[in-house]
Amino acid sequence: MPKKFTIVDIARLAGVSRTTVSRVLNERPDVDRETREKVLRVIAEHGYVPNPAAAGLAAGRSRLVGMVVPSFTWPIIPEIIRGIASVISRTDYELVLYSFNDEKTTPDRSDIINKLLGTQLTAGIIAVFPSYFTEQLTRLYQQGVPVVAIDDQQEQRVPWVRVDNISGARQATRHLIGLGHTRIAHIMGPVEYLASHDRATGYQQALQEASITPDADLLLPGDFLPTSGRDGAEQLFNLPPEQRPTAIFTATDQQAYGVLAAAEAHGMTVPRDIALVGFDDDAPSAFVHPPLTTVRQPAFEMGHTAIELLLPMLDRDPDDDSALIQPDVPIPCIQLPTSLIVRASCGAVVNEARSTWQPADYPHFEA
Amino acid sequence: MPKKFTIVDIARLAGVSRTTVSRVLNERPDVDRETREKVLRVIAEHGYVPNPAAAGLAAGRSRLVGMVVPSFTWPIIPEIIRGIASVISRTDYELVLYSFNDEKTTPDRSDIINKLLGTQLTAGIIAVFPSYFTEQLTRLYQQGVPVVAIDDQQEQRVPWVRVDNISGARQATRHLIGLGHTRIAHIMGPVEYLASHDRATGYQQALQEASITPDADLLLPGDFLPTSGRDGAEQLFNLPPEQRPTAIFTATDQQAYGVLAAAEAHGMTVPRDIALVGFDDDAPSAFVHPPLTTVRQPAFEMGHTAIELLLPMLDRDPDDDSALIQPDVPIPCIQLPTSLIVRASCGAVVNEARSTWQPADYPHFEA
DNA sequence: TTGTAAGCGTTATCAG
DNA sequence: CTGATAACGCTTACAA
Repeated sequence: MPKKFTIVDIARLAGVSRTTVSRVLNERPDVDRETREKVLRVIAEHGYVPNPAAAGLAAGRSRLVGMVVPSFTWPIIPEIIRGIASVISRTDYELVLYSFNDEKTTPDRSDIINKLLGTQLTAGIIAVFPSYFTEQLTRLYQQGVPVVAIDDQQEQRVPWVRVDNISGARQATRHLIGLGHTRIAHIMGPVEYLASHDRATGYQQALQEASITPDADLLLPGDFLPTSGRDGAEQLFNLPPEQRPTAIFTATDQQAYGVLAAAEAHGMTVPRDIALVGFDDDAPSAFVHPPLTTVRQPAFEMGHTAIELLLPMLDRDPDDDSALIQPDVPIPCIQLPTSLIVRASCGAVVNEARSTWQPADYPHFEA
Repeated sequence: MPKKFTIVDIARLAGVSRTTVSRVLNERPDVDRETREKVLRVIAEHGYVPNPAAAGLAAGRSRLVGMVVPSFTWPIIPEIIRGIASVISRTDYELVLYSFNDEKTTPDRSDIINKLLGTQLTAGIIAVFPSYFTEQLTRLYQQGVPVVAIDDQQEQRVPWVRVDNISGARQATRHLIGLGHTRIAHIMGPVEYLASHDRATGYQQALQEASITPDADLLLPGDFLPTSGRDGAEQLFNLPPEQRPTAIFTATDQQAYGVLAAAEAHGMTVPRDIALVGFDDDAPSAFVHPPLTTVRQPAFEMGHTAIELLLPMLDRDPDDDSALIQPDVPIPCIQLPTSLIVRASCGAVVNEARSTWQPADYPHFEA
């Protein structure tokens, strides 16, 4: 195991002081061209890579960005990570994953944030669906810690990126109403998340607009996952005929898949017997049968945008005592648009249902 | 912004030396009960959290595990991460993600490994589908860096976890043969990955066993993603009738979704007109229409196993000069079993196709 | 433009 | 069982 090179070795080999090497490393302008080149040559020659722990300790900063995510079972999370990764890989920063595994057994969710907080491991934090942590995040941000929240934030007290879940859900529900449905059910996401409530709110708003009296039997709890869609659908299908819905709007596509399964089990045909609209536009939604009408949520772009928001906060001069929060400068909060992707499951007539699913939506797919 | 507490502050507050505080922090046995409790009390009181950068620097170790992943577009990756996260969150280690974004534009893939290598940022590495890096990983491991590879490794030169892709593919193909098919096509994964070749090999072995002459027209290139499945299927469907396959085995479920789309576009019914088997058992596969017969790959467990393999290498005494590699101790290489999940797409008669998809397979799903 | 020297917050060695 | 003190590898005033 070869002895590790340190900055001192390089300095000696290049015949300069370690200070000079450090200057070269940090791309300071005040180094003579020739000196710089000589140092760079020695560095390359020996494959020297500075120790980030030491650098961070000395400079009082870090090159790590923490990402706090809830359940990995939600397909939107990997997409968000991809969005972040696509940007961060072009910087000096690395991404550290903190997933509080969603299992009920997890004792103390706030521990995670404390870990991030106290420890100066990370220079900044991106938190996905952080409703649990809103208070902590706000406090952190006020203390000057760079923080960006993804979805699930309402007030503009920390920078965030999200979609307008209310209007997306409203649009989906309106679409069903426009198709003639009046008995429309909604299977919700987990109560802990704002997004769940927002989607339910959008649903209810659309009903109100159309003067449809909400029926409590048609609003079901759920958890974003397929089984909750299946269970909810079962429950709805077992309602007395006149109370049964003619359409279901689920809080996620995953739940819609569960509805699809339940419908098949009951010998029902979508959309003939029951119309269906999801939310998210996960990749498989174009391939399920029938192809799923859904509200597209630009997850990749959300990740992308979040890290773009965070980066400037990280790079700002640490001596600069001007806080992150300044009375005149508003906190950056970006709302990305959703879009209704109409396929076959809602019963609308579409020429070529699958044509709405384009490789362009998924940058990594080959054309 | 409150001044950060350091170990010295705690020492002063507790009326002990910083050495003692350090001992308490590291759970050394040689501290008096009372002293320990006093120190712990002060720590808790002030919410002190040690600085990992400093600790790492001083001790010459790190609490970071690097994970190198290729494309996030493959659904198996998040599952693997989940498996890792479920274990690592119970340790002192954190997970750092290095995704070499699969885009063709990525200039230098080996840079990523160098980054991991030279930098002593991470204490160990888990590399997924690391065929690109096999040589580098081997060298690293030989130099004493804890490394575990996931899938895509053949020789036992670094510890790895994988499934037996060959036998999985063979089993899938045999199943189709058993159903009476003789013209069976295979749409491959990317040529860069060993898994792609292994699956093709298993496919070919099954054909040979059954004395079916392989037809080069029925072996198509692909890239694991839906569009390559769709394109491959198109190509197959456009073959002259007598050359056309009656069954398709795709290297991934994703590709199978593409085949499903192409079949529908061509007015063909699966499995009546064309039988279909995938590989991976992604969650949506139970919900596509018809439900997809596939080879289940235990991705969660692979991640889980990989980190379990890595952890002991990390925790081993750094002074212990006994290398990771010892002539008498074999390198741990674990092969996990695949299993054929028979649903409807292959044309086998199944009572309740969906019953094979159990919440138990996906630990995070509610029962 | 370059070098000297003092930290950064922790662990490790070695006395007591 | 406890406490000085010297590292760890790098950055950064401050000098030259």
